[in-house]
Amino acid sequence: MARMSEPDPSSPGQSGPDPASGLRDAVTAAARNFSGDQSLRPSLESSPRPEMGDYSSNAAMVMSKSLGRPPREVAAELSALIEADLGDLLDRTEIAGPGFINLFLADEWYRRAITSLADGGWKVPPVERPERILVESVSANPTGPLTAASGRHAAHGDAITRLLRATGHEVSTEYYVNDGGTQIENFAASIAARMTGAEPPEDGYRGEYVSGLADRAGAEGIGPDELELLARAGVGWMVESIRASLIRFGVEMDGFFSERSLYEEGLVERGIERLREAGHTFEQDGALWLRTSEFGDDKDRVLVRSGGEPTYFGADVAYHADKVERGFTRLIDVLGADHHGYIARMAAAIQSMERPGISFEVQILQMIHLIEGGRRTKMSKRAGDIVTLDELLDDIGSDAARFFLLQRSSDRTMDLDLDLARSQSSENPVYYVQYAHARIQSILRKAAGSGRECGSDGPTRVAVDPSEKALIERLLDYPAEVHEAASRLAPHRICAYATEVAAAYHAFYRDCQVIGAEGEGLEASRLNLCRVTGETIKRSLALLGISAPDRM
RNA sequence: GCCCCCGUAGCUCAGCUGGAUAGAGCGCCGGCCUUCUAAGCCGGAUGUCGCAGGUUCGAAUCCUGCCGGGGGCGCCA
Repeated sequence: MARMSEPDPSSPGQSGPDPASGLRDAVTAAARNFSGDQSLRPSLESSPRPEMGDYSSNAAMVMSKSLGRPPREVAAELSALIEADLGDLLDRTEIAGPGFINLFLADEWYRRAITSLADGGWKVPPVERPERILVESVSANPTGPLTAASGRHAAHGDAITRLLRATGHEVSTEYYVNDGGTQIENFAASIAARMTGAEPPEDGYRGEYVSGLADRAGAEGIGPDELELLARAGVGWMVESIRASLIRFGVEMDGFFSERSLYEEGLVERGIERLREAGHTFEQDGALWLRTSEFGDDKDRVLVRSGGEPTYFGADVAYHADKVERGFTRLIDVLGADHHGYIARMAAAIQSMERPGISFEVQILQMIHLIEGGRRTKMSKRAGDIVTLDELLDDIGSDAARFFLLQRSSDRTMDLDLDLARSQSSENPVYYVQYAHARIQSILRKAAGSGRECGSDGPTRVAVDPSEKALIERLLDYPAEVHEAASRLAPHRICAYATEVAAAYHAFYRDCQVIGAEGEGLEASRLNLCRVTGETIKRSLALLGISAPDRM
């Protein structure tokens, strides 16, 4: 069951008491006063079943041990305090099970909740200490188009960025372009081979796009023997096309950071020199090593090869040092599962920079398997046997792709059945959520067309329907859900939340007539509820980079 | 050998900083459009939460050990 908003000093409603925080405050205050423990944070959640009331708290159970009293006995006294505090907003309380306090709220509480939501009660309060965060994601080699797997990285990196921004952080996003090293030489050689009608080298790139690059190189007058030029131009074209794919997917990177530029601007040298000065390096066998084992890595790592050339790791250390130089205090790298062995050494490298207050975390995204024709598609960029992000978007569209790629926990490998994604596109869960939004907009259009009041709602005497209660409870969860998803870097929670809101709305739609609802102020109140629901769905989807169509 | 992720309904997966009778989607069976969008709703069937111990008033959730699946352990990137 979703949690209600935590009390937050920065979110007092302008227009009277906010029912949600009022409820939580009442329970928390009662628990703290009764136990004398000011750090107590009792739970307050929507009850799993109607007979268990509207909200439930474990307050009595968490303090019974320290008080040395049976939980149900404590619960009885606690509920008296809560009842006194909430007055008419509370119908009654019940003690249930091992000592839960079940709260049965008055209709008035729900009516006020709608008003509060409409007045901005949905707003997500900013975190107490906003951070300057750099999210690095995708960073796929610029030797080929983005794959569907890269799509998971792009969607995830983008969604956590939106979540962190929504909770008040300052976030920049970057794509690290590995435009140096032997892979680029192979890439250039592959283009050159295609220009002369030859097969690419053994460890070269064989995708069709390489022939396209060869044609383009020819058209621009680059010769097959000008490998350096081919490398630069080829990478440039690939980055251009990668950026286009990302934008098509709704992902706009704040920057593309070139590995090569690290060398050209002397940053690699500088970064490594700094580590050397800090005394965390040593020379052995002609190579320069970083003592990452002093900071938790299982062995030391080479920064500069015996031939004098920095390793990939050396350059990446310099890149991360540069991130710190630019003032970011929290670095988040979104990496593939195959890079998990890399975490310890980079974490160690950052510690060896001796810059306190810098946090570094790696989000490992597990692999994604594309299933086609009942078997896994190969995902080798070199062989060119890949499903590209563009092809995925052609198949199922950006919204569905986003939802599919985000709805699973990131630390889980996922099977994405392309045949299924295509054939069931109209059964896709994202349409379920979007449809609720479209339905709402349809009602609001109709209401506006007949000049009905959608805004201010007069108090009504009509009983609040159970489906309205359930919907309101979900809507009140929004700020807490966003904070939870952001702090755990878990956008899949928002997928689940959006689905819950949509389900609650569909049930409300079934049970409650909106336009023409009889009873004083009832229609206006329900129109208000529709409006707030639509906005909540739209905001939730926006956090995932998914659109909320007005018509379907 | 060491490290990381996973094991929950027929399938794909939520839930896992401990709470009441473990959930969703898809699939399956049966119902609902003369009123606001049926891309919807309602009802039904299906579970040793991998196994075994432990901690706790209470374990899918925390600890330990196994079993099974996947990934990683370069002076590659």
